[in-house]
Amino acid sequence: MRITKEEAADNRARVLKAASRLFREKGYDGVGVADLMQAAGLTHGGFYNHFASKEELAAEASALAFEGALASLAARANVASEAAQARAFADYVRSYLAPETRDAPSVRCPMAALGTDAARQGPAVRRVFADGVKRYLAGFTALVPGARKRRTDSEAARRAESITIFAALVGALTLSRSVAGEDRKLADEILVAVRDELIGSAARR
Amino acid sequence: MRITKEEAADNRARVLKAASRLFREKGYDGVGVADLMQAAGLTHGGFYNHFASKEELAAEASALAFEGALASLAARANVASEAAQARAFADYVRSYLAPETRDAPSVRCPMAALGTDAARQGPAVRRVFADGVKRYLAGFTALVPGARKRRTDSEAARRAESITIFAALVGALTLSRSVAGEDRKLADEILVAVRDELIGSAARR
DNA sequence: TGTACATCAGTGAACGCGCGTTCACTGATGTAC
DNA sequence: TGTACATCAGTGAACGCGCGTTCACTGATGTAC
Repeated sequence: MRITKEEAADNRARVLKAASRLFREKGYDGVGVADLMQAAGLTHGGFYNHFASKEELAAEASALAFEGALASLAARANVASEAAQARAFADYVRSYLAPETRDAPSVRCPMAALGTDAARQGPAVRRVFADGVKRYLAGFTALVPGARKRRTDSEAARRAESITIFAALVGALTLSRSVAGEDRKLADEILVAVRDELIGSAARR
Repeated sequence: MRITKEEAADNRARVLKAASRLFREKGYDGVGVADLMQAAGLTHGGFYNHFASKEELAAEASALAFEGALASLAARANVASEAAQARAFADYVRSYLAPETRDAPSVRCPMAALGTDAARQGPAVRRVFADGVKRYLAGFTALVPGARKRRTDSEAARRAESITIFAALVGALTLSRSVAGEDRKLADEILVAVRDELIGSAARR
């Protein structure tokens, strides 16, 4: 039952998208090839028509997740006025640390969802992460306000500050998720605390 | 070949300690029961003489890892002078974000090593994490300097700030580890940036 | 204190299961004429 | 444009492997007398 080239490409894309979500939700080892194919409406046997191995898919799926993360940055960066940038930054922090984000890892930040896992994966996945983190940090630095106010600051200082803020975002999401199943109050407290600290601290500059 | 009660208790403790390290290094799913027993010099069959299941061991091993983390906090907290507390805080941050810490997850912070994994584990492990994070945050807040200088600050503000700082520590370690295998320069930059930001920002208060 | 026996930590084979991967097969698509 | 055949995406059974867990067995320890 051979199918159209476009259909095949479509199927491949659906497997990739499902993988990008499922890996973030359950971890690389938490999802099997059969699950992934089923999520795309296919049977497991055809997997190797599209991907050389599960690890190759994991690398491609991680890259797709990073594309999404970078796109969500790009959608908010490069605004005109300083006030608009401050708002864009605050919006981004609020969205990143929303309880809905914590409860939907499958469509959110790959670094928070798969960061620890990625370090234990093979070279293909690790390369995607190294590249993705590098590009993400560059984009995030552009989103952090303060460039105009603190003209004297070096680029290096801006970057160091941006890295720290992003680390706080990743850590907050990780911590909140790790306790959310048992102590929702603590999980929410973590998100609110870091959100208010980061937004408040940016406004105070 | 029955053995002494003390020997048996010793064996159990060795399995537990090995598990506490190996889980942090390779993740809960990255280590098998046979590996754990072998690390303690035993064969896999006897595992169930000591633990009801792998998950129960995972919960106990996680609790042991948290004990270590809490002990490392306690060793530095409760100092006499404000200057001494500032130094203790800076030392802690330097140690937490040292490259050696990044490269030795098996003996370091369970939240950074297993935070994402824990959220996907069963209730026993999740309970240990919820309890551990709660206790750790309380201990960490006591370590963060500023209590004396900012007398007007509420306890809530102190706590929110401490949570943010700790989130930055966890996030920095996670990000650094996720790229360390492929881009050591970026991995080091992340550690240095967050370290200097946190220590500098604490000193400026 | 000495003896007889029950206990139980440790061993290693075995079980069932799910995993990543392979394979023979199907049949509609793509292509050569 | 029509025909004949090669291609190849998808199917589902099968493979080998490692996993968590169980089990019959061993023999020194612990205990009852």
